[in-house]
Amino acid sequence: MALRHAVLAALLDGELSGYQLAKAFDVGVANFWHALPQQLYAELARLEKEGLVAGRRVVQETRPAKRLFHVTDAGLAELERFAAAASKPSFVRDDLLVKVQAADHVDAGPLIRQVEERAAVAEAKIDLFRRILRKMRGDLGEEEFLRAGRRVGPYLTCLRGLAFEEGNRDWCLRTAAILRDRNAAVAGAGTPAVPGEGTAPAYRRPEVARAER
Amino acid sequence: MALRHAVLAALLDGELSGYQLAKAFDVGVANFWHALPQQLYAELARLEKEGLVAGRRVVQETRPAKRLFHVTDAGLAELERFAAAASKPSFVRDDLLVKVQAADHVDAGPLIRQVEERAAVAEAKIDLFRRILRKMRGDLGEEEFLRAGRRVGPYLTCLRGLAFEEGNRDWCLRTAAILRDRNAAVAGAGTPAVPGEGTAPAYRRPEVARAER
DNA sequence: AGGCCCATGTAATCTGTTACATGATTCC
DNA sequence: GGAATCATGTAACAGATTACATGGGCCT
Repeated sequence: MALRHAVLAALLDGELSGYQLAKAFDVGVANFWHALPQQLYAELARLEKEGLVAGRRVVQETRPAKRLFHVTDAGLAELERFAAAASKPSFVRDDLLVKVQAADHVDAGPLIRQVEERAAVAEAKIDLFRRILRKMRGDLGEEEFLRAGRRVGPYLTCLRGLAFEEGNRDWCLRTAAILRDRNAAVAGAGTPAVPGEGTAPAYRRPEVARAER
Repeated sequence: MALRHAVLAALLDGELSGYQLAKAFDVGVANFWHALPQQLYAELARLEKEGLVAGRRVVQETRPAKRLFHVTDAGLAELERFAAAASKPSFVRDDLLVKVQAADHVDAGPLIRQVEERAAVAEAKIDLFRRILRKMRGDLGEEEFLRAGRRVGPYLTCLRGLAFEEGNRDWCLRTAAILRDRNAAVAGAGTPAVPGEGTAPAYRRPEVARAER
């Protein structure tokens, strides 16, 4: 039940509409939580019914009317309670890692392409996060901002996002290079250059290694 | 629907029982996918019904009987298909990041403790992953293993896990240090040493900053 | 005697995703 | 003229979590 708290946390920096929240929680930007627009509209409705957020209708000239939400005192208290309670451990769930786990038994070509694609996505996010960080700290240096700036929470989570994507990019590039090398080696030799090979168990077929590109 | 493929990928290295799978997919160990035991038993049942895995019953003397599963040809084909299809992007969902996002509006004490706790957990995982990597590569150096070893998939995903937890630990330690500093500064001064403060918007209460320890 | 490990599940609930729906405005 | 942006949802389905159930053996 952390989506509600993620929403509360996102609204701490000012009023936002469901639509604006949805943009902030999008995969491409979200550095502390991801959610789809439908979830956010639903969660906002629940939060409002429970009095943890309140919305005010804003009519616009050219655009459709929207509702801007802010955190109430009760909402802040709820966030406080959440922050003090134990966190559940975070876990890994990534398609791409599953594919790499199976790398030795699967066509290398498409996999390499996907790993490289992921590296590019990570690179884009790195750029984005760097820009966001620069904007948040303004004129101050990072050390100074983190020491004396007000509101460092979003900065800190963005730093985590940045480091994560850097790690992602580096790993993806290295992984792609390794898989390429191995693929080339197998394709180029009638006798595979693999020392110390053992017998595969009865239920296991030898690994495939086709794929060009 | 990637759990099924994660299971298939996990079974590539040999037969496993539901129970053994469950241990491999546990939060504390899983470096490429997490799932609960119940999910795995259910998924194994589905996979078996669809002919993607097959199990054989193994009776034990002292322990209850178990079923060891392996991937069938159809299962391998399905994994192949999955690996070639586009990956859905991975996203962030972490309680602790939500809390840090709200750090400026929330009691710092418990939060700092949780961030430090997470650093310790990360450190433990780092140790674990290092041991696993050493075991996988055996006598070979890393470069050599990655070039010529058979079965590098699990090694690569474990490398990602290692880097992720190192990033985690580093960020947690830095974050904890920063929050501590700021908390001490506020507690120690009647006048906060924050330059360039602005007026908070009408709907926003000034940030709290109690917490000792 | 109490607790943990092995070993396997069912059932109820909660959370998240996919598909669908609507409608005006601005940009290319 | 077509796509993207703004703006908000509903409904059906898939996936994940929580709670519960069972039972023998091993360790302290």
